[in-house]
Amino acid sequence: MKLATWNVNSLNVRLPQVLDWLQAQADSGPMDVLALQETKLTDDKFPRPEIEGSGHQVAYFGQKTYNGVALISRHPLHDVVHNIPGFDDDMARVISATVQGVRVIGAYFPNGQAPDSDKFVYKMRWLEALHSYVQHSLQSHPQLVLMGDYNITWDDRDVWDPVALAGTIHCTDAERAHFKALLDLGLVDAFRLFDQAEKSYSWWDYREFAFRRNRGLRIDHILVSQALSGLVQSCTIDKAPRKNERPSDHTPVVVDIELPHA
DNA sequence: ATGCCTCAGCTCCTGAGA
Repeated sequence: MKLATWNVNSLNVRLPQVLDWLQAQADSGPMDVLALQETKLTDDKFPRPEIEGSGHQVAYFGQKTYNGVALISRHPLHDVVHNIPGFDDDMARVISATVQGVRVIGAYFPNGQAPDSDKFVYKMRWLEALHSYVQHSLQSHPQLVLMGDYNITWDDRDVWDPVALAGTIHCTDAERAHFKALLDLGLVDAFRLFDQAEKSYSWWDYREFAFRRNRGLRIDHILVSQALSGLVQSCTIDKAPRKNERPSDHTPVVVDIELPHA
């Protein structure tokens, strides 16, 4: 089962790239589930016909201008849940569904802006709620994947200049403590199960030729539950879409999991 | 230096992203 996460920074702009990318995956085994973030579309504007026309099913949950998430799948999406139950939120950040027995949670974590901001306080509250939600979900779904734009770097390897960026947004101890709390639930960072090139990132600023100079962050992650961790065959960052014309500032992260029954 | 890009929107500037 191949799954991927991609913050597209406007699906309105990036839909052709998403469809092309899904098509291109077919060579190496088709994508089973793709989680999108920052679709920036209300549900009435979601390009459902185009996605269904490409042979996929889709669940989505969005809003105008900001946020918005979707799950694109080659298989039926069961028990779709929007956002975090019990956590009152006016932002569309999380979408969950069960695909072939695997609970898939696609999430757009809050940015947080700056460690001393109100948005950071919201980020902390949201992370607390997400932790409870994942903990609860694991009880009924031991096979679980939590993937998306975490807006958190796990350690210095995920940061192009860890000295200059120490303690800044995405790199604070407080954010990383929440990341660790997710790992403490038994979740595993699929990317670090394998040897990876140094300076592997999933996001580069649009400014100052950051991609060309590889000044990036690894903030898009795929965490898999303990029950799945031994079945992961590979986890890679696909930098190709970042080289497109009008690219998203994020690029996809892909995981391949060998399910015994699928 | 809070801008450098990019996107959306009550669009020719502003807010937000990360």
